[in-house]
Amino acid sequence: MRGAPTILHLDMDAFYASAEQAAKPSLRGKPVIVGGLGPRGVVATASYEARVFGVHSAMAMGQARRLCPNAAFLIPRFALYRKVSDAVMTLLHTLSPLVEPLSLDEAFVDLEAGGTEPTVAAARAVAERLRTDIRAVTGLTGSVGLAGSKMLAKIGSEQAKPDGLVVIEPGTERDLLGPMSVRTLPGVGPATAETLRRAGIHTVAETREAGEAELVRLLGRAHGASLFLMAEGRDERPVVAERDAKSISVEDTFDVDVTDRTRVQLEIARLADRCVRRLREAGRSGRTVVIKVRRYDFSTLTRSETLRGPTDDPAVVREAAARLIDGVDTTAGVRLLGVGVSGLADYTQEDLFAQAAQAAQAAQAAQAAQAAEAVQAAQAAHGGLGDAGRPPGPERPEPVGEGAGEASEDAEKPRRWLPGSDVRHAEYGAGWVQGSGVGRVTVRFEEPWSPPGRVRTFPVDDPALRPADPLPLLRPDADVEADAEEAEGPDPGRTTGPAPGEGIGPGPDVAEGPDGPAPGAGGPGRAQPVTSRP
DNA sequence: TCTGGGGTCCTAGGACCC
DNA sequence: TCTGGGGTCCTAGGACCC
Repeated sequence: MRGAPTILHLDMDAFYASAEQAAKPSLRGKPVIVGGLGPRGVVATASYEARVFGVHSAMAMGQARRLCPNAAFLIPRFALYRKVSDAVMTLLHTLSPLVEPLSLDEAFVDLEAGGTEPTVAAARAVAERLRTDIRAVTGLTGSVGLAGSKMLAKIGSEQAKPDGLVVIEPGTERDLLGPMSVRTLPGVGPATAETLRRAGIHTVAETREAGEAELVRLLGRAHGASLFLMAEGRDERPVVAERDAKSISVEDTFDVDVTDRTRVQLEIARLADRCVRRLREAGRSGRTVVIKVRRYDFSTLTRSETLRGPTDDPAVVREAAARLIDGVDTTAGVRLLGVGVSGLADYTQEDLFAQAAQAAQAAQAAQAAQAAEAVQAAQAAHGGLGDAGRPPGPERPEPVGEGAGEASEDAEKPRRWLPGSDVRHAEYGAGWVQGSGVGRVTVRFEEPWSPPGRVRTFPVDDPALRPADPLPLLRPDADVEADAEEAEGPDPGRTTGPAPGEGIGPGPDVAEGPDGPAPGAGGPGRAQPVTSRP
């Protein structure tokens, strides 16, 4: 515990939903729900307008639709959120070298390590300026808690929501915590809360009155001891700058339970490949391969195998995963499969390492150009990532891309126009998919800095319509605007007017197409596979 | 329309070694 | 001879967090 509130916790307000509202002017002030849109999707984030209806994170999407049928339902656009997050984290790093990100939208900052004077006034001034800067740089709001410990800083930011700042002054912690629910304390979830409830413990005050010995008896050594400390307001956990990941995993929930054994094996192989791709992108390798199986009844099991040494070879991981799934009975049907790798080692691939060293030497050598060419030729001969180390054999079935697909890829594959995804039309410019179905796709043409735009409907295979990358939330500065315009090219057909009165909400406009109601945002939604492939 | 996806940490039992 | 303990690794499951 510190004598001054120099630990800062930042939590962006309804982050994904707010980013979507910033990007889509027609959705501002309206209920927006971001999450999986398939039959088994859940809510990732609901805007404050949607929370009024009782919608919250982790709720089944079906229930959210029942509670708030007129909301805009959008798939997450992580590329955008990551960009915004990077900008926010950059701001935090100007305050202190000690920044601990917890997720894309949350972080602790140790202000004292950044040289902020350890007083309430100084900390408060830093936090207020941070909130202003975040708004200026991202267009979004964040809430901040300041306290002498991580736990209380986080409780503070929760109390500050939305768009606020709360300082918990050292010395006031115990009184503040006493009457609060035990669920407020970090590490107390539904199971722990139930255990405590059966022991007659509901509040933080009752938790500390129970005493450490009793908590350890109820919850076990580590959990009981740490809970007792937290209940007393004692939390000495330091802010630690980002650590290396300890595991990497991927998983898919299927729209319909999978019973076919061959399909199960195929999906496991695909997941293994995806997992290795992520592993390699992170420049790591791993020694323990884990598979995860969630059955039709939601019971979940894992099987793992530890290899003799770390690997990033897709064939090795695929084969280990295949052996593991061999031992699992899936005849009754599985709803989810996953593959992960843990026991991660820092491990740059040998050949890449060697190539880098070669290239560096070559640059110094007299015949630099010639040598570099040779290295490049060698690289080309080695081929792409996914194929390294794979034994010769039949072509691997090409894993289908995830999500809405990147703009750069696949002109051939049938496009899936998922609600919320970015598009560009040759004539009408930038927009986003509002809904699709019965061979048509409905697009709203607007930009983050434009007034609410209007809706148009196209055939799903209209060649003038292409997937696009997310636009920044704020209009680029004047000095870069020239470049942006040049890159965009002329934009002849785009209407600049707001089309007053025209479709503020997504609901009514979706029915505009000649084919009648086009399901999608606000509608019942048609089978749009999100996590599984037919 | 019941319940996503990516993580972290802890516990507990058995194997194995000293 | 008394069963001896302790440490580490591996596996499986579970709670929790965002």
